[in-house]
Order: sequence, then structure tokens, then C-alpha cells
Amino acid sequence: MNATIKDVAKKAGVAISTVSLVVNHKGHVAKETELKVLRAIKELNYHPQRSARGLVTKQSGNFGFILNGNHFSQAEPFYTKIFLGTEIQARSFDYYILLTTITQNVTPKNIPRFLLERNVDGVILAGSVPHKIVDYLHKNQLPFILIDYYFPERHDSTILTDNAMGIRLVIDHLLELGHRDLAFIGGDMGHPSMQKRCSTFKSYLQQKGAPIEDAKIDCIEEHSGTESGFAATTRLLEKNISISAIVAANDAMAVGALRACRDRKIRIPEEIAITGFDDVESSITARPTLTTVHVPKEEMGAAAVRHLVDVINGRQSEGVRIIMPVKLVARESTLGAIPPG
Amino acid sequence: MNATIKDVAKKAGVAISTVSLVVNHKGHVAKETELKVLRAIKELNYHPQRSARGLVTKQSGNFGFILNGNHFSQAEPFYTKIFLGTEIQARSFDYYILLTTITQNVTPKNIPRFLLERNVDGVILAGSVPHKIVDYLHKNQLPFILIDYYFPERHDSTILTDNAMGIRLVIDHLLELGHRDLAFIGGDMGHPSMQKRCSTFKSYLQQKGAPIEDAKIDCIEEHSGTESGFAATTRLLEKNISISAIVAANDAMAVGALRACRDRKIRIPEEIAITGFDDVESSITARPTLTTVHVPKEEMGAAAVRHLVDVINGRQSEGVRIIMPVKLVARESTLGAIPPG
DNA sequence: TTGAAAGCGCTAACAC
DNA sequence: GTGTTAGCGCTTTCAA
Repeated sequence: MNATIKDVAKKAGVAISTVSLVVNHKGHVAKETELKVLRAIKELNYHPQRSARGLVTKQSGNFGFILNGNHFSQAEPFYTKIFLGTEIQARSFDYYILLTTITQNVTPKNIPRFLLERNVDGVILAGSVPHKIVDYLHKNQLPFILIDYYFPERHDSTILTDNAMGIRLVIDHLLELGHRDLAFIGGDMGHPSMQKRCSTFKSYLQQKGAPIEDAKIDCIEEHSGTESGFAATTRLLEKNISISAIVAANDAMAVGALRACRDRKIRIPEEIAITGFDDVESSITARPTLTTVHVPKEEMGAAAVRHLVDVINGRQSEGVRIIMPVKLVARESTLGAIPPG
Repeated sequence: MNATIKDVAKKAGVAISTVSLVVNHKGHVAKETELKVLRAIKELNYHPQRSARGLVTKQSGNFGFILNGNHFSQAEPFYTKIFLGTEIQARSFDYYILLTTITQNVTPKNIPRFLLERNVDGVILAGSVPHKIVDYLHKNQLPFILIDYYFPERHDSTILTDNAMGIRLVIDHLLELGHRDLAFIGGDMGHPSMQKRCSTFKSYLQQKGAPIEDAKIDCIEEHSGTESGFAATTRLLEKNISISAIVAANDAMAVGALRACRDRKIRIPEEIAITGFDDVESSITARPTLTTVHVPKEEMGAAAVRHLVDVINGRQSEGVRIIMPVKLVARESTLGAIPPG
């Protein structure tokens, strides 16, 4: 059987309330008493029991992590890394993460159980999540934060990547390399990040005085995976217009673009340069390796946890929008093969 | 504020113990009384509080999921899918999953907190995990089960794939297609699954009366990723021996083999056929698509949870070894391009 | 600075 | 069949 606070109190020769004070670093306990208690704790290998504590404090010590099931089983560990970031940061604050996946259509029946049971002190929602869940959280006044998503009409706390900056970095990079005929391929335009990447492509190119032709922008794909990138690129190439570089809305689409070009024996980057966005695994394993925009996935998860902790401790109010910085990672798909040696 | 059992009792005009009986489907409650209680529960949207219940029953309602951090952030969502399987199955039994990642070297300091706090009723360990953790679980008599791993010298409950069957299916398939010169590439031989795949390759080929030459078996790679597959295949090809098919220990290595062959303009499968194992995403996205052995990842996770639930309910003892069936998925890397139409 | 005691929401033993 | 009550392990007043 595990040691309880009583055992510790008895062993240390103090009252249980004193033990509690020591454990929670509260009140003023005499140095000497504290030492006695600490020693007893160590000897008995005492760890306060979560549920007993929670019963009093009304805190579960858990955060919920809600994720669209499709996202999670994706080939690329984009959301997995975000989750990992939350888990590690949560651990440092003595929180656990309860992960659950949901489908897009939420009925009252499939509101995550940890919400119904109030088994979490805060919630992280990653990727596109149903409006209903957010409404529920709002109504029940549970602190929450979105990652890589937001509802334009609402002011929820959210963590976003600097999509505009990322696209600007990409464009600057390509222009510096002498490219003039830039094309853009995108998909899944319901996602605000995708919208932003596309709109920035147009506006920044305009700002730079470079020509933008609608013919060189293909954002009609429903999804934003490799297949979509392949399809969009194929359409672009079949138009037989001058294109020297393709800016893809993400790495998966860029890989599709790579394939479409290879199928047509188009040399990369000599004939067409290609860029991605996200810096996921496939950008390194692709051949040629992919120039892309690095998105700090783990850090985003960690930042979400810190925000929740801050809100719970009253150090921060909700409704903040945190924009994570990005950086350009130049690789072979724009620079060409790095000469050996 | 959330409704408590008291509120329900008052609303239904019964004692709290009666409500408890109804909620837990215990004892004999009159139909009529039950109805009253159920109605009150619904009206108040009552959900029993986990921590209060746990305090009495000594059950947390949680399972721990321990995973090597490296595994989880891998490009392929192999373990992610296993986790997903546990989560969904756990949900159906009203359990939560607490996931934590660990590094290989476990000091007393980094025993997962949910173990120290006894915040889980059982533990699932996926992939290669440190011996120390398993010892700890054993010593503390926590039900646990391994997935895709085991310690040969111990008799822990574990869920494995039918590695031998998988390799046999692959070999049968290749022999049927007329292949005679089979080669094998493997890596990460510390992993029992990898060992089994390699040893079965040899023994089954022998059994089939096909020639096996050590020169055609390359298992010296430390890891079992794409790069390792590339390296092993390259070594094999440079030997200039007759090879008509390469059996890779997993899909990642098979993809590496695919690349090595492509670099040398070797046509697949006309000149060399290639097979993988696991049936992860990349086996479908690879070109040509990869013939492989399907491993039921989600089902393995689900089976692990069911086992824990059975152990907890005394319906099953520990120390079982569950072998999950596999099946061959034949694709282009052995069959060639499927003619359109 | 420390101890005694109430009580968080629930289950379970026991009385009726 | 149903109600009363003790008590799980902890935090938190309140007194001393």
C-alpha cells in the first residue's frame, strides 16, 4: 500500500496539516519541522494522491487535448509534435494531458467525456475543430486555447504561425535567386492558415512590384496533401505558361509538385524551383530536399500549455493571439545540390 | 457549478446511496425509483466526479501509455496509430489514457509521474522501453502490457504482430511470381521483431528449398529507417550478385531500397521486386507503391486496452502473449503498374 | 508556527 | 429496496 499524508505525519511527528503545508509550499513552517517532514516523505516515498487533492481543490491537474482524428493519423507528425510539446511542458507544471480525437460533426453525444466530467482544468484544441466544442467550452467557462486555427468572428486565445512572414521570406528568397515567374499552389482553403498563405503571396508579390497572374495561382484543391499538390502542379504545367518557381502552401503539396515535375523530367531547381511550408520530415527526406518555412511545432504546444497555466493562475487573461515566429530553411529545391566536400 | 450526487438525490427525492446504485448499475433498485433518478440526472446533467469516486474505489479510471519519445516523433505514424487504437478502445470502457514519452535511460528521477502518484490503473508500453520501467511496474503490481516488444527472458503480457507469418506470406508471394534470388535487408536488430523477421527469412527460405546465401542478407544497420534501407541496398547492389527481389524488414527500409534502385536506374519490379513490412502511409505514397505486410496498428492498441480491462476485472491473468494476424498487401513494387482501366 | 477538525463528492457496509 | 453513515486522502479554515 502507498503511503498517505497520515503516515508521513505520524513518522515526522507532526499534524497532517503541517505536512500539507510543506508539500504545497504554503504558510510558514519552521525550517526544522520542514526538514523532518521532508525526510519522512522521502523515506516513505510519499506522493500526494491526485484524486484526494482534486476533491478539495476542484482541480484535476489535467489538460485536455482535442484533435481532429484525421489530423492525428496523418503521415506527417505535425500535430504529433505539437502534442509532444504540450506534454513535455505540461509535465514541467505537474499537469497531465488527456488526448482525445473527435470527428468533425459533433453531436451532444460526443462531447469529449473529460469535458462532461470536468476532468480537465483547461483545453488545447489543435487544428480545425468544430465550432460546437468551442461554444461548449465558452459556455462552461473552461480556459482553452486553439493552435493553428481560429474562428475569424471570435476572439479566442490562439497560437498561430506567422504565415505572412513565412511567405514573405520565401518570396524574398526566390526573388534574390533571380526568379520572376512565381506560381502558387494551395488547397484546403477553409483553413485560415491556408488562406493567409495564399493572400500574402498575392499581396507581397504586388508590393514587391512583381507580376501576379491569376493563372499562376491554383488553390482549388479541397485538401492540401501530396496528391493535391500533384494535381495542382499538373494543371499549372499544362497551361504552358512561364513558371520559374512554385510556392506550395505546405510541404505535402510541395512534395506533390516535386513528383509532378519529375514525371515531366523537369529539373529542380534548374528549370523550376519549389518551396514548401511547415518543415515536416518529408521536406528532408524528399529528393531534392525541400526549401521550406520552419514552423516551431513543439514550441507551439508548449506555449499553449504556458498560456493555460497563466490563465488558471490569473496571470493572463484569455483572448490573446500568439504569433509564433518562423524562419526560412533553404535546401536543394531552390539552391540545387550542395557540392560535396 | 456542477451538479453533485446530493443535488440529484434531492431532486429525485431519494438518498444519495440510491443514486449511486443507479449510476453504477448495482443492487436492486425499483424500476420506478430508477426512472426518477435517471430523470433527475438528465435534468441536472449530472456526471459523477472522477476524483471523488477514485478516492473511494482506489481506481483512477486512467491507463498510462508509455512511449519512447523517438518513436513518437517518427515520420511514420506507426505508434501514433497504436495510441489512437488505445484511446478509442479506452473511451468505450470509460478510461482515459495518459500519454508520456520517455528517454531510453531511465533514472529513478524520471519514472513517469503517473506511476509514482498511482494515477493509473494499468499501463501500456509501446515499442522499445527500458527494462527499469517494467521492473518498476512489476514490483508495484500494476497491470501492464507491452506492444510490439518483449524481453526474451521475461514473461510479460505483450502484443506482437505475426512477424513469422508476414515474412512467409512475402516469400510465398515472391516465389509464386517466379523470383528465386531473394535478398533481405534489416536493421535495428536489438528489436525482437526485427530479429524474427530476419530469422524467418532464412528458415522459411530453407524450408522452401530455395537457396539462401549470407551475402544476400544485410542486417548490420543500426537503425531501420529510409537511410538505412538505402545504405543496405547500396551495399547489396555493389556486390554485383544476382538479386531478383529485396525483402525489407519494414516499409521505411523498403522505401530506401526503392531510392537506391532508382538512383541506379533499376526498374522495379521488372529487374528487382521490393517488399516492405508494416503497411504504413509511405507504402502507398511511394512510387511504385509498395507491396507490404499489413500490421493492424489500431487493433493492437485496442487489444492492449481490452487485456488491461480484463486483468483488472479478474477475467484474465497477466503473462499472455497475443499474436496479431497480418496479411499481405500486394502492390506495384512486386506486381508492376496496374494497367489503367 | 502548528494542530484539530470540517468537509470536498463519492462508494460501500449496514440498518431498516 | 432504500436510507444512514463512515470514511477514502487531502486542503483549508480556525484556534491555540
